[in-house]
Amino acid sequence: MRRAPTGQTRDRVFQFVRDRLLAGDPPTVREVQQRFGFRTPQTARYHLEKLVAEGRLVAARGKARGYRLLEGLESPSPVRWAPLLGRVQAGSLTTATEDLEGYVPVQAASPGDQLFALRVRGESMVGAGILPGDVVIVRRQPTAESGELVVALVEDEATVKRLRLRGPGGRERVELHPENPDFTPIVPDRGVTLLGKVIEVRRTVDE
Amino acid sequence: MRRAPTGQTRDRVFQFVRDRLLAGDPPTVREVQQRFGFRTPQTARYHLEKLVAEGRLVAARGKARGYRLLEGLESPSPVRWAPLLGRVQAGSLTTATEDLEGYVPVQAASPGDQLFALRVRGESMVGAGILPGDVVIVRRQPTAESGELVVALVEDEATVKRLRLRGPGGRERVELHPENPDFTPIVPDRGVTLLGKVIEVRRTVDE
DNA sequence: TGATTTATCATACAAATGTATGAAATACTG
DNA sequence: CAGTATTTCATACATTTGTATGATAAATCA
Repeated sequence: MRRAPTGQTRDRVFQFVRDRLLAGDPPTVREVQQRFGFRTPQTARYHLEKLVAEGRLVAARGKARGYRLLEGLESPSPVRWAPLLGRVQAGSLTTATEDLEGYVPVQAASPGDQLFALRVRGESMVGAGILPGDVVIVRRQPTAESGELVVALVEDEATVKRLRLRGPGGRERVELHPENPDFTPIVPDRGVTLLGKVIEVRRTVDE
Repeated sequence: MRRAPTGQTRDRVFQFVRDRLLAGDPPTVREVQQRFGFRTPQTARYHLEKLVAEGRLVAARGKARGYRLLEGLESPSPVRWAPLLGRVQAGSLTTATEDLEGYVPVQAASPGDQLFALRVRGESMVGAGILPGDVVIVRRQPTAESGELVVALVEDEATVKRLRLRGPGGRERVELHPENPDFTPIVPDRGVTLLGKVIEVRRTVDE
């Protein structure tokens, strides 16, 4: 009956469970047992219940693979996955014919938010620190405030611009401003189809 | 014994399972059953097995909560979590006295990579599209190529700069270049402590 | 050192969960 | 419309998995 120094095994159990949970693969009591070479599931359970008592884990009683991280410091807020679209055209977001490049992990979005990600093309927003090839995370919403970064449908194609509402109360005219002196603002005739608001910008630095 | 039109329920089952898996909470057969109001677990299982046969899911036979997305487009590559450090000073990365702001989800990193994230201060890199307050994801490595974006310890504090190796074979001199005409390159006397290479830049757009 | 806490073990049992069989009802197809 | 494939049902059963009880050995502490 060999014993590890007090409290030492507990930390390792926690790290194992945390890593499994972050990987989306909650472990069973017996998987913890096997990982640490315990002869009985009860020993694994002993540590798991201690971790619950310490407030480092929460347990769904009686459920298989029921241990979870509690929200807060140790555990990251739940991750959402936004579909990354290579290009967005009219109808793309409603029909299933999306040009899907993959999924992007997004943090700290409200549960109800509908998200997608879009790869930026062109240099019209370099002044705002948005370069060609960057990925913008977008929250779908039909309206936005003047001055916000938005994604709108122009000429049946989605573009990133800064929204400007002109006239008294912003009712008179809608303008989409690039942030690059080489480009000119877009002033659509009719109303613009606003797809959403940019909430994050990402750039992968090439190898 | 009401029946939905052919194939329609299957898609909804898939979406339900996918969402649960993306949230890190794999469902049981009976949870699928209850979600769709089936009278027997077998009906849920019927759809799940069909999805496996179609190659949209994979199943770990006999295991509780054993259905998974298969790797590739539909399922995101496993997420890694990098600690976000508000500031990095000498010793920060080795000791436990990190100024931890939280964790950020990172995708598609090699399993062995050691990652951290750093909040950028100052305007020295605006020319590279890196603004104050941006977060850079850094892969720890002791060396880098000339021209790469790196994080280095200068004056006991971490900064983001572009690395330039001067002289024949880059052996003669190390320079850290800002990308902003208002700043001047840093030419350290002794060798520089390189913390790692910037692999991603992120910016949260304020509400 | 003796008492106490902590960690581990052996052995079960109960509940959750996956799986199988066969049939019936509905949608689809030619 | 008749035949076929698909979907749903009822009823089990087997396995996995969580949980309980009591005992024992090692570490810790007064």
